[in-house]
Order: sequence, then structure tokens, then C-alpha cells
Amino acid sequence: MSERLPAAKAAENWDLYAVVRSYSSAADNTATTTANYAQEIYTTTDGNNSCAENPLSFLTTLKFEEEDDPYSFPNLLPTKNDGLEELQDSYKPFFQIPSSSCSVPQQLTDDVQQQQLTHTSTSATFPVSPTSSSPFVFGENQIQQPRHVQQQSYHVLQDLQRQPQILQQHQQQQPPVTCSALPLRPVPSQASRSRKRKTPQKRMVCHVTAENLSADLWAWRKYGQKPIKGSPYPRNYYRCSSSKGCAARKQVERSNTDPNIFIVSYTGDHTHPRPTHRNSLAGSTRNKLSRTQNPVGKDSTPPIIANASCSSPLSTTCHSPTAPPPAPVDEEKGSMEHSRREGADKESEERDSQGLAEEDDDYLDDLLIPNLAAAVDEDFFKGLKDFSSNSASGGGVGGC
DNA sequence: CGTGTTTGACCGGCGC
DNA sequence: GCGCCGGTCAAACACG
Ligand SMILES: [Zn+2]
Repeated sequence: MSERLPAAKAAENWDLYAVVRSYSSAADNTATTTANYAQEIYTTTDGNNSCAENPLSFLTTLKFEEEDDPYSFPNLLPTKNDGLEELQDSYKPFFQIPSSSCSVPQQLTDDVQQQQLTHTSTSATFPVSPTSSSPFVFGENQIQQPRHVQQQSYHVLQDLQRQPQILQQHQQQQPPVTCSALPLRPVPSQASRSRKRKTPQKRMVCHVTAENLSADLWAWRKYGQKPIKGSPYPRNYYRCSSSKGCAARKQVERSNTDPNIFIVSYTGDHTHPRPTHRNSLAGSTRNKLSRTQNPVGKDSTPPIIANASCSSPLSTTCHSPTAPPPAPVDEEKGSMEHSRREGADKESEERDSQGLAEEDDDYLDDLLIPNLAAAVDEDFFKGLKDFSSNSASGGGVGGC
């Protein structure tokens, strides 16, 4: 522990620029950002979670599945049919809507519900900030959902451990996003320094599309990356960088069944309101030397500049238009290169798969860079702040 | 200089 | 008890 070999500044390839803090306040309703973020479910074991961190600041056409997960809140996960209710709940924290009591408009619920039932592919509308034109209004009129997103096929759920019927239904519809509360691997709860134990904890698992991956408004700092046994893609670990004591963490990994889908898991709660701006961009933009030698598909990956760095309110310009997912890189590609990283322990096979993962990571990186700037309005945040300070308990921001 | 990424090592749970 | 594996730490490095 004392000394480690200079991490060979290799920086070879990879570049997940995980800083996600983005949202440059800007705001323009016309934002073409894809707000289809997915949602989740709260898996809880200890009732310590007062507020859930919802990185997803928005979600439009989201479908979400639930399964019988042992850790779910009774009220959150009433029944499969009522899943939306829960979803609704989930929205609260996620959107931190400054509205009274921070409750999600029933409208939304209905909306979503309808989608599920009628297979309507419309986006949900969030009457958010009462203050002004809330950027968080998702509707076809507000946000243009990228076609490719809608068209993409989401077999996502396949990699889920279990799939509720609903999911299958969704598959047919090919929802842009899917959220589920998978009692996947237990997550270390008492996040303290020590490598905590694996105790089932609240864990929100979302399946998001590449585009949506950037919808996370929180600031995350990557602190680790590891190859996962069953998946050719490595898992990236992020922790909230907004506050030192914040225990919120996030895991991002690409679905091994559908490269276009990313499985994002959130755990822990934020102990602070959502950041409104990043303190510094330093270190957040490394897309130069590191990627200079991307061997694999990176060549085509446009160097993305870290999110918020976009000086322009409309991040659309700064953030690369979410390049299309790395061509269906098949596992084969992997062998191309994989010389370093996580293999630290002793994974050999995994490394192989890492190869392709890299490229995807790069991509992932891009994705992590929120381009929703346009979607967020400072006004909104102001109101949010206000809200949090006032009703701190509601369950939104101040909740923590 | 502060913030963020990279990455090998370490830790601890879990299955055998 | 041992090894595997996922998750975290932290030094080194990059960048603005
Ligand atoms: Zn936080």
C-alpha cells in the first residue's frame, strides 16, 4: 500500500470521463437532449435511506420493471401493476421537483402507465418548477427524442437476472430505457473507508441507452474500474464528488447482451442538494494523450470534452452528439488489445473481453458526459434550492 | 493548486 | 480454509 508502481501513465486508451456534473445551466427548452433516462427502484434493507439520490434527472419514456425483489419497499413496490406508483416516488428524488411536497404529478404516472399499457411512445411531462419554464418538461414538444433511440432495440432486459413479464412486453416495444430494481449483487452499505461488507442495500438499477446515460446531473468521480466476470465489459465505479461525505455511488457497466444499453446502478444517498455547477473542470478533460493511441475503435470516437466545460449553454455543441454506439463490437474484437488495467488481480479471460470494452468505455465516457445542459435551467435549480431549504424533508433534495 | 482519472493493490464476503 | 470476485483505496498523473 505504501507505494505503487507509477501507474504507467499509460492512460492508454480508455477514457471514461466520468465527470458528469454537467448541466450547464443553460437552458433551452429546445434542448434536444435525450432525456430518456431510466428509473429505478429502491432496494432497501436498512431504513437508513432517507432520500434516494436520483441522478436521473429526467426520464421520458421509461419503462421500468420490477421484480420481486426482497429489498423493496412495500409501499414502493406494491405490485407489478402498481409499479408506476413506485416509479412516481422515485421521481421525487430524482427530479427533486420543487413543487409542493415534491410529489410527482399524477399525470406522469398516468402517462407512463399508459405507455406501458398502450405502448404509446410518448414522453412524460413533468410540470416541474413552478417558477418558470421548467426545463424538466419532457414531452415530445419539449424534447426531441432521438430517433435512433426509439428505434434501437433494447434487449436489455435479457441480461437481467429475472425478467418480469412486463419486461418482455417492453422488449417488444423497445423502450429507450428500462429501470429495474435488481437485487443484483449486494452493495456495501456503510460506505466508510473500510472495504465494507456486502450487505444488501438500496440499489437502483437502471438500464439506459447511451444517450440517456448522460442525463445524470450529479457530479461523479470515477474511483475504480473492474472487469466483471460474466460480462465482457468492465464496470466503472463512480462516487459523488459534490460532497466529501456523500456516500452516493454509481456503477456503470454496459450490458453484455446489448452494447447499446448501459446498466447503471445507484447506491447510497446524497447528503446534499444537487450541485448547480462544477467547481473545476480540471482533470476532467483528458481526451488528448490518453486517447491518442486508442487502438481499437476509438479512432472514430470523437474526443469529448468534459461536460460542464461547455461554455455554451447549449451543451449540444460541446458535447459530442453522443456518437452512435460503437458498432456492435462483438466479443471478438476484444482480443485486439488489452494490456493493462484492472487485471491487477488475476483475471485473464476477462482481460480478453476488456479489449472491446475499452472502446465501449470510451464511448461510455462520452455518454457520461451529460449534455442535458440545455435541459436544466438555473432558474430551476434556484427554485430547487429554495425548495430544499424550505421543505427539507419532503424527500427531495433537502431530504438528505 | 484543485479536481478528476487511471490503475494496481488491498479488503472482505461468499462459495466450495 | 482457500480461492474467487466484486468493491474500494490511494498514489501517480493529467488538465485547466
Ligand atoms: Zn452526493
